[in-house]
Parts: sequence; structure tokens; C-alpha cells
Amino acid sequence: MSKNKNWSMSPEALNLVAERFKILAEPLRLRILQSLETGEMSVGEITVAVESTQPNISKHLKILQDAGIVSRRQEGNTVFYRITDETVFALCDAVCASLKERFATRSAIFETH
Amino acid sequence: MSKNKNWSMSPEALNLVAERFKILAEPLRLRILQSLETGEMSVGEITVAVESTQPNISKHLKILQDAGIVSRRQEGNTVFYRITDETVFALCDAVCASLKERFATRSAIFETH
DNA sequence: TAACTATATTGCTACTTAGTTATATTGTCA
DNA sequence: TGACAATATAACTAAGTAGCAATATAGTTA
Repeated sequence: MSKNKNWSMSPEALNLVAERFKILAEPLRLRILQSLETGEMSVGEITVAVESTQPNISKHLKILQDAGIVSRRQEGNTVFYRITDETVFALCDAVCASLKERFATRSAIFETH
Repeated sequence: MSKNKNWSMSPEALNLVAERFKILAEPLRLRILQSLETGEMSVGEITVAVESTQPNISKHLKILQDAGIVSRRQEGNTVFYRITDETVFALCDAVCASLKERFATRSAIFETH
């Protein structure tokens, strides 16, 4: 992770950044993205993969699409979604690493020297 | 940004990641973090810097502290907060870069070849 | 002690949204 | 055409939370 001085973003920019975080702040959406990592999937396949209901998946997919994170491809009756913004995986990994370190530090507190 | 295959995280891990994103999904909290980037500040100073009310700032600071992102230091009557998890800045920068690219692509659509 | 300052907490309201159910839309096939 | 399948949408409910106003807590100074 980069050290960066002069992290000056306008309040408007911060609003947009917060919006993006908000989209990633839902476990089910993260699971949808995870299932799409290996390639495109149909709505029905995603529904089974993340163990949810079809309307709910469609709703979340719309949110992800509006955010430009996934995109849609229709083939006959079925619709396939795929990742278009791969940076989301790096974001999740960065958060995961940060959490891992935090938990490691915390558990170290209970270690006997 | 790293290319990563086998991005397999358990649903429980994804819940924690989503929680972290949720904390960063609030513009005011991002502004608080931004104001703390140059060093620790008192609650009163932060309140002025981000143009909010003191109870509201205290509430958000508690959320950030519980998440391990900031920490508290009391000196007499006043309380100073400082960043403890610097990775949040890298996260914001990554999101910002992603958004910039997306807007650039979008605006390119309207360019006349 | 009392008066004052800085921060934290509580109770409340308004808003947002995830999930459900029912239904609409669209495409395929007989 | 009608029956069926896949996806999208609409209406609703319940849960979470940001912000505000009032108050509590704790430290300082006279």
C-alpha cells in the first residue's frame, strides 16, 4: 500500500468515494462478485451459487451494473453478467489484509510474552 | 492493482469485509479521516474542520475507533484522535482512481472521434 | 465548593434499503 | 397462437442509522 501525503479530495469527490464503498458494503453483493470472478454467469446460476432469491439477485445486479462494476449480456432468454471493474477484488483483498493484521495484533495481546 | 486468481473468501470473511466498507461508506467519516491525515486533532478541532456538530462527530469517532481505524488520547479536558490504520487512505485512493477511469471512459463516449 | 469547558451519551425522527411476495416482461418452442 | 422459462419490476415490511436536541460526564480553574 502506498504512502501518500496531500490526500486532498473535495467533499464532492468524497461523496462519490463513499457511494462506491456503500455498494461494496453488502455481503450478498460481495458474494455475487466473488461468484463472477471466474467468468460470466447467468442470473439463475448466480442465484443458486449465492443461495438467494432471483428477484433479490436481480436487484443487486442492477445496483452493481449502475455502478459500472458488472455488465449485462443477453442471449435468448437468459442474461449473463460479468465483472467490468476488476479493481473491486484488489479493494477486498486490501481490506482483508488490513483486518488480518488487526486481528493478529489483537490476538497477540493475549499471548504470554 | 494486483491480478489475483482464486479469490476465495468464506461468507464470514466477506461479512467482515462488508462491515469495513460500510464504515467507509459515510462521507462525513471520510472527511474526518481526511482531516486527521496530517496528524492528531481534538474533537473540537475536527468539528470545526468538517463543519458538523460536536455530538455527531463524537458518534462517528466512536464508530471509527471501534473499527480500529482511529485511536484516542486524552489530555486534560480535551481528547485527541489520530489515524491508526493508514490503509484507509490507500483504499480511498484506489476507489478514486477507479472512478476517474470510469468517468474518463464515459466522457470519451461523447467525444467526436 | 461553584462555574466553566470539552467530550460523550441518550432519545428521538426521518430516511434508506435488504429481503419478500406477487406480477410483469420478454424470449423460446410446440 | 398458447404454454413455458428466465429475468425484471413493483409494492410492501422491517431493520439500521445519520443527524439533531437535550443532557450527562469528567476535567479545570477560581
